[in-house]
Amino acid sequence: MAQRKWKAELELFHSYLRRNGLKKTYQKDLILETFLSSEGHFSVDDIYALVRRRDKKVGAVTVFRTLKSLTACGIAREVLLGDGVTRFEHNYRHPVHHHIVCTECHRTIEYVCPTLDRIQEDVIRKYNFQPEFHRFQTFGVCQDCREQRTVTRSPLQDAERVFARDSLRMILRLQTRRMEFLRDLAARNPDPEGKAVFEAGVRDDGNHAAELRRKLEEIAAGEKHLEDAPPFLHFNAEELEALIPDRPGPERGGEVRMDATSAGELVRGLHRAAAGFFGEFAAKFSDTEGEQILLGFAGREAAQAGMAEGAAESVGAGPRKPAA
Amino acid sequence: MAQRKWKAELELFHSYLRRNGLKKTYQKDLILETFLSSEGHFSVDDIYALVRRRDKKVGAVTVFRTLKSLTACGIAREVLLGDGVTRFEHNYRHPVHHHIVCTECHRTIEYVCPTLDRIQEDVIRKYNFQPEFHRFQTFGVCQDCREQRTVTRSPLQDAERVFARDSLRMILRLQTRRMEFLRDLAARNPDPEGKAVFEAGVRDDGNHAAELRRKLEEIAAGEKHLEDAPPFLHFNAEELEALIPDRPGPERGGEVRMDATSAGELVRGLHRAAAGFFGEFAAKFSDTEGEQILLGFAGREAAQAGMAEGAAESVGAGPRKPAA
DNA sequence: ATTAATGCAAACACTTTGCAACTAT
DNA sequence: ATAGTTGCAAAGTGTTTGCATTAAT
Repeated sequence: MAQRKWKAELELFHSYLRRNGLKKTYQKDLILETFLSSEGHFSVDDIYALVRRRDKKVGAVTVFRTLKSLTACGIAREVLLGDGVTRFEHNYRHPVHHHIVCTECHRTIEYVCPTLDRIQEDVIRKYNFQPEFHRFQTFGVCQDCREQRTVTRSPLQDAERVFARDSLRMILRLQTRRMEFLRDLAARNPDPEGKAVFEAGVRDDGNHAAELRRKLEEIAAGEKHLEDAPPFLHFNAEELEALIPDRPGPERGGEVRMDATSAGELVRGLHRAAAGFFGEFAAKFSDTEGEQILLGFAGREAAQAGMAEGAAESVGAGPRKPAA
Repeated sequence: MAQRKWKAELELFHSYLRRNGLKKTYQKDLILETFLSSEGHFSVDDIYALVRRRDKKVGAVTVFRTLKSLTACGIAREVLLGDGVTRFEHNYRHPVHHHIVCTECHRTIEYVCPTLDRIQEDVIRKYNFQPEFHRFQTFGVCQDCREQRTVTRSPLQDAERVFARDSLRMILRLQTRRMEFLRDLAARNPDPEGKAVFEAGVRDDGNHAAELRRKLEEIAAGEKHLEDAPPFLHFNAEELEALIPDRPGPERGGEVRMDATSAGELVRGLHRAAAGFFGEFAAKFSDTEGEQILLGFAGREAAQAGMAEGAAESVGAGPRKPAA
């Protein structure tokens, strides 16, 4: 039943085994499947216990060794929370994240924050240090424990889905802001052709926003209460805001005459900025559903900016060739 | 010979023992002194080896137990770098910091970055989580190892002194910028009394800057090559820049007429901003030499802004009472 | 028929505790 | 005299290895 769902992971594991002259065994596959079907942070013993529920004959050492292999081939990742136990979490198509750990109930929250990472990278660079991996962990007491609530919340949402949700929300936020901006420009533009360009922009963003909302519902359909899941992706609202320029024109609220050409140029500029930002932003989350969403949006924006295919990532250097 | 230097720590330890009905022994003091005289991250075995050089009869378990006590009373802090060994570092008058660890030579760089911490705190707050401590560690390869250099650099500078140095440098940077700003205003002010106010501000900052430079030399005198030591404190240059307003007046470079009253108000505003910023900034580094320096500056700025004593910390809420 | 995998037990590397002799208060 | 301390040995952790047996290629 599971083979369908984790086809990619199984293939990755098997190809790793083949590449290293190792043998594909029933135990290894069983352990891989057990690992994949458990969301969260699990010790060797945790997985061992789960595996034993399916087959009593499998040994703990095999679980240990298989988890090491899974780590080596990129399916798993080791998590050290400082309690002397090595735990494993999903790594394949799962963005690198930070941890918040409750010292009372041991519930663990995962999050990503590109702004945080960027500042950290800036510091690292000052020491001419080549970073390989990092460990950002915050320990404390969660709200439930502080309020003596014994709520055993659902173990952990599927981070991948929550990430997809947050990516979509982030894009929607930009589009909403941009629509406001364009709507305002359209209203203030006495030039009918220029006005039409802005209105087209509003319509276009509106259509796409509707599409994204559909996608959001689609994702939420798979997991109940996804809407209520705490955020996983933390983006900097100001950076997003910076993609929308300040209102042009001498006075806010007054008329701003723009002909079709300059209006078109302005709209393309907006798309170009978004394409650059989202392209770069997505790069941090390679091989995840969230990256697909962010990159997809960046590509769409690049196209609307009249940029060449694949130019989203190289916005800093300008488009490589004129649009086809 | 050592008793003089670590008087405060010894006292703290002894009062901790007294408070908890524990006994002061020769071994405990020996271990404490050994710990204090070694700068860096040390395992129980490391300290044990050092203690044995002074007295062969002390046992490893006593070292282990004493280090636990030192941690409990705030003299030491446990550091877990994920290699299964618990190490100890100085905690007393030593700011909480992050680690950068070279996976090749195991050299460890320490740094503080209030901007990084603030963003992290912002994220934590979104989860209604009460943080207690955190672990920010970056692993990778240092420049020396990448370039195959086998330079065994000096084990570790005294972070406390480097922190003091960086605090002074940060203040000097603000003062230098502010002097430029005031000098420019003075030059552009046709009003003689207003000009005099700005010039007084320049002189004052110049005098204080000279004083800080003397202090910097004084600190550097204790430790050779302190000037070359890598930074410990990373501050956000933009935040510092924001303490100096944009040039007033209709056009840059043109004349800006300000009488003594408004010039004085402007200068006081600069001091007020600096007092607020440095007061808040210092709060993160309680009980360190760096905090003293930063707080001292904040207090001085508050006085010059005509603020009440102790108002530096409560700038957001405005001065509590008029200047005496 | 190779060659690696398995799973048991046993070794490891630390950390932590039990306990009889000792020592500070 | 009365705790707490010391330092030995010994017990716990969780992780990792050795090895005869078993299974995949």
